[in-house]
Amino acid sequence: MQRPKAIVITGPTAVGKSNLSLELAELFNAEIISADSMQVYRHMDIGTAKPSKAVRASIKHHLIDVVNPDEGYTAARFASDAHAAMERISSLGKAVFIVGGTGLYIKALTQGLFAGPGQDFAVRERLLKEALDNGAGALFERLRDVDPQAAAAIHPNNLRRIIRGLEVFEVSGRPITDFQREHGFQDEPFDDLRIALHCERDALYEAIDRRVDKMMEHGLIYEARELNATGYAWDLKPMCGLGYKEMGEYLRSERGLDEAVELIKRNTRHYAKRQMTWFRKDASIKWFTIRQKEAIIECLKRHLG
RNA sequence: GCCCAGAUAGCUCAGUCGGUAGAGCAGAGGACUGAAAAUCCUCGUGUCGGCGGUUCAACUCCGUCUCUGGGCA
Repeated sequence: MQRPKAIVITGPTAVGKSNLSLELAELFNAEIISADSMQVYRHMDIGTAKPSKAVRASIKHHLIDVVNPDEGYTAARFASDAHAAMERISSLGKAVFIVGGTGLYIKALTQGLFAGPGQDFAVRERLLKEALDNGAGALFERLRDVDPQAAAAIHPNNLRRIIRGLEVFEVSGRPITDFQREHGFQDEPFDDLRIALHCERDALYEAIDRRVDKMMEHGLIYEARELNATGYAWDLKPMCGLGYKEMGEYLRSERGLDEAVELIKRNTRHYAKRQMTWFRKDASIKWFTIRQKEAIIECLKRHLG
């Protein structure tokens, strides 16, 4: 049986993925699956640059507004939700576009995740407390005892990944590197074409600055304040996302408005750079600039055949 | 015009009681298997404002000029 086809459109934030994919989706009669770890949260619209209601009315978008900001969401959940969405889209005879900048989500969907234990909140909390009490070094040494390979690959300062390694071991009794080796990102559920947009660094950074200014004009402050007033605490994961974190600091009078806006821009630039590092490593990605629309269309035609 | 204080990495600044210099930020590169807009790692040669002088040796001391603050006229 032939694997279902899919088109992945990715690239750094603010490079122009959304606009391009809307045009293409119309052309190819596609529905869009958003691969964005922040757009899954309801009520967070401005800061996540969510496509508008009008846009979503003309092209169907999936995996936007699926949980509240105080609910957890993970790459695994994304992969499973996206699979379900893909089946629905395919059953309509439409093409599937996966559009977004969250590299891990795209990888989880297109190459799978190992079938080991997921997150265990109680274990994490306990390990974190241990790190606070005895220092991260103690946890790192424990990881070295139970999973030397993981310890060799994880930097002693990277507490989050140390905890994840120990979590997998405690829950399953097996080292995380076992699962990783067995799995090796070898799932290939789809016949997917991956394209990414890039542009000159200076131009990208200018686009980021402009986008942040626009978010401010659209009322990012009020959106952040409203979220917090509704009962979503500032330390919730999505409330620590780009833009919301800095607005929180401003609203709590921890820094001035101009400074907060500059920080959003800077942190977003850092994020875009990390995205580039991630995508560059994926050799299967075909790179284009936004101007190469015709070439991209040709590429999609060939793949969707 | 006079007096004082500065002039060192893209920015803010530290420093050398004379042996050609280093932090933070910015920037660049990288890692990444259920928090990923997260988390973490690596990378610092720059006429030490210009020109003279003293010295084996000056970014460091002296003179002078230029510029920038501040003060006095």
